[in-house]
Amino acid sequence: MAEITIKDIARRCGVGVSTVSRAINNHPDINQETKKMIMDVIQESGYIPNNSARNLKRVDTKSIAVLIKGITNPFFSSMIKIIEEETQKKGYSMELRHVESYEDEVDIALELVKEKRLRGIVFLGGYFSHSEEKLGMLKVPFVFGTVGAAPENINKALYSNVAVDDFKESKKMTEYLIGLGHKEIAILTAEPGDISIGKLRLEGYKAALKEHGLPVKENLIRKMEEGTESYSMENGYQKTKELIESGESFSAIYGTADSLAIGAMRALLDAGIRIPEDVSVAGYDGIELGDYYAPRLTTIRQPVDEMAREMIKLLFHIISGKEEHKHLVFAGELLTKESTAEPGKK
Amino acid sequence: MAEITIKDIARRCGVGVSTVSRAINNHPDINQETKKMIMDVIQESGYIPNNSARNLKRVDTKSIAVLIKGITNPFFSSMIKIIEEETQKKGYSMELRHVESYEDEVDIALELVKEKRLRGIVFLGGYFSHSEEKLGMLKVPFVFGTVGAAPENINKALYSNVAVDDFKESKKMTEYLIGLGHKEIAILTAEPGDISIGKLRLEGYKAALKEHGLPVKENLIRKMEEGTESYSMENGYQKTKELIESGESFSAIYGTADSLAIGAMRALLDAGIRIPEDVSVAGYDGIELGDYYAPRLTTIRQPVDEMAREMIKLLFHIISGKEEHKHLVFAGELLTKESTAEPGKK
DNA sequence: TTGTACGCGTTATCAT
DNA sequence: ATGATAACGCGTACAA
Repeated sequence: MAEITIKDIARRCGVGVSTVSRAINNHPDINQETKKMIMDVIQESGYIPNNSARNLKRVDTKSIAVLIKGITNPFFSSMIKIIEEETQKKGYSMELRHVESYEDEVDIALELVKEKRLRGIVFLGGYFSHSEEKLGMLKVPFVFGTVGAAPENINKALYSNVAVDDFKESKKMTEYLIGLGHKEIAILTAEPGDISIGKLRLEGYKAALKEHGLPVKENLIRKMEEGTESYSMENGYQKTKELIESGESFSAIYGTADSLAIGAMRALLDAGIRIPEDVSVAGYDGIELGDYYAPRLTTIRQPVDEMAREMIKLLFHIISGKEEHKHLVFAGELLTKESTAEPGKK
Repeated sequence: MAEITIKDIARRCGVGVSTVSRAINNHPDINQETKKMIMDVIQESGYIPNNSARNLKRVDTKSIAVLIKGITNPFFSSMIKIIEEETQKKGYSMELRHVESYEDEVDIALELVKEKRLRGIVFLGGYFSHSEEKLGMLKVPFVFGTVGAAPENINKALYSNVAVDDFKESKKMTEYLIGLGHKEIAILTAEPGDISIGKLRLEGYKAALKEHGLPVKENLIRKMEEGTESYSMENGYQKTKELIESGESFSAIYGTADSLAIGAMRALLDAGIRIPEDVSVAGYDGIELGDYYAPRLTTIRQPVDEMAREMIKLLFHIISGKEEHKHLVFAGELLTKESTAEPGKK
């Protein structure tokens, strides 16, 4: 049961441990023949270097970590792919770590930096309600992605972020619906306590209504229950059902996430309400599924590829000291599909 | 920039390092007051123990790892939740690790065991085409989940697995469609080289046809392209489109994954084909989305909760030496929804 | 109850 | 090009 170590390999090869180490790590100062011999022995013995020991000793780990919160978020995977490509181009390695919703991503980042000697961090998702103090403890550069807007209480010189302007895009979507002629637009939004993208998207909606002289009816604003996973199809379904049963009049529903909008569509169909003839439905995010649903979902697409590319570029610039932290805002794209139409066709 | 270590804490507290260590690890032999004092200093100084060093020293890590292949697979998350609960009940900790599709889960397991001194491993997903040799190098017990059937070439005493019988369930679904009166049933299945669940589900389909005296038409068997992500909506869409354009006659499509079936439905709808009036569609897996799509998807649900519970129970039994490896088979559940009906209503 | 000292497996440094 | 050896940060046996 005794684990096989570098010493065992050295002994079996009749060389010193440092030579074995050099063979493993592609060190230049080593005879190609001895290297091959050592690698052969390693192969056949099934030796695997102990990563803990390596990390303990290593000083020059050219690596970064990507922390992802919210496995459900479907557009992270394409972002990751891009980040990984760019990271490898720089000769760095990338550690991917998923963060459960109950975990604190900054705590995990702190641990990871110690453990793996990282040079930088990318945060994807998460709700950005961290104390400046904790963030300050993170001694490596970090970049936030897909965070609606930077909270005012944190020193902007401490970090970078890349995002679409959730307020503006949400307003854009609402204005599109208004432009179609809708006057009673229901919205499905995050739980009451939300201070992140949920709030911003809701504010954008309200601003659009006000600017066009439409009343903001509290009864049309449906917030998710506290403690549930906000942006789920189930929530969208449930809240839409409640809305329908309330008897409140509306000609459009705007789900502040595509998943909510899909739940809403199912609820409408269950009630025998046609989309978009009776009620229009719009989402936000631009997930793949929206294009497969029947009807195809009108939504706001975030330019995830570009965003990912900028994030990683920014991170490496900061690591190399070329640049200060930045706060980039990208424009979303309104995708008009089959789920929205002019009202009053009924 | 110098990282703060346990020695610094010891110095600042005026105690020895072992006392600090005892404080951190809830060791019994320590004065509660000194412990509190130390913890306070740790808090304020922001000290974080170096995990690499800890793993290097520790012998008695009561922990297991869960390796997940295929982030896209939506029912893993509920399995993980259950596994985590049970693991904590046993006083163990659980390490969750996602495995990219190009990574080898056994290699990663090998590394992880060395690095973290794990006591057991759960493999979720993955395609189980590993060499017995490599598997033999894994010195801790492991359990495979959701693997259709164990390959014959591997010694069954080496591992456990928990699965539904993909062959049988797939046959069940096909027979259901036949029972409705369908005689020309198209199937969307994995890439040609698949030797895992894809193959089993295809075999189940063929067996059902043969038993009922129906011909197996190669033209109705649509395999995914090599090198793409097999079970994607996009693939389902594309292959169904090709099927329609081929002019081949069929009254039902059976997607061997719900995602494929959803892609198929979109393609049918795009072609102006009604579901289920013109063509019935069935899936496999029982993902949440199937119940939100319009029409709701007929599918085979895997009893993931029970399976997860059994997997972890099994693993701990084997760890404690109470039991030998086992190979459990669970029954799937046929969920008949709105996407299937008798043919010929057109 | 507490402190000292050793060693975990590896890499970096220095000598050869 | 290679080998001996000192760290890396921590847990723990043992001494106090």
